[in-house]
Amino acid sequence: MKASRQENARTMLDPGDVRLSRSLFAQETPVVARALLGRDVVHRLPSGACLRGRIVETEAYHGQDDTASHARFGRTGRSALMFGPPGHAYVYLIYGMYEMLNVTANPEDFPGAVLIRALEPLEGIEHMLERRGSRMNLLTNGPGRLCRAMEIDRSLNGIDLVRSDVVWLERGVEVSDAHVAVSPRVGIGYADPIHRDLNWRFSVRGNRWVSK
DNA sequence: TCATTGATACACT
DNA sequence: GTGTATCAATGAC
Repeated sequence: MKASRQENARTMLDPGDVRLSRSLFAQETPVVARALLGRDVVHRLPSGACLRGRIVETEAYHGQDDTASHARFGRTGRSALMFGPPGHAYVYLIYGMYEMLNVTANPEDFPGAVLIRALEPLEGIEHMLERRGSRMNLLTNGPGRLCRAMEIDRSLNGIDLVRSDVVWLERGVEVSDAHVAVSPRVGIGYADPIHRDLNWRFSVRGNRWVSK
């Protein structure tokens, strides 16, 4: 709570206005993915220090029929969170090594999640560099990299981003349509062509932190 | 270019 | 229960 007050003072916004609300996440996944551009991911560490990154690239995984989505097998142990209430963190391991941060979307029982693919580091950058042992330009421009930099792992799976004092999302800045680029999603060659070709990847045009 | 790494889902006993 | 194919990626060459 103390950290929240500090954040509010820093951004000079009313407490109720800073965080993203449940209703934003309850929209259709591609709408949420677009709306999350320019928003800030904040992780308050046990030490009290905050890591902060601005979202510059997202992907939408929408519905059980989406053959690129973890929800394509229905409600399983892993994908259950995608069927749960919106605004929660879905963190999973891929390739045995890398954690991926997603935000659940859609009303309960309709599966959807937004994969956070790239962040622009804003706060706690020295801490991130120390942790990553990596060059600045490779800090957060990829879904696995940003999780390592932000210290986000599976222990945070299922956390309510609307209410948590550990990890949450803030309003950040508005990104106009003119600054949004859309393209097909990355790394889903196994999916049906119908879904492979959907323009469900959203990024901030020209931002240096976008992956690839 | 290619090795890494382990959870997941599914098809079998 | 056990076996195995697959994967929303990364970094060292």
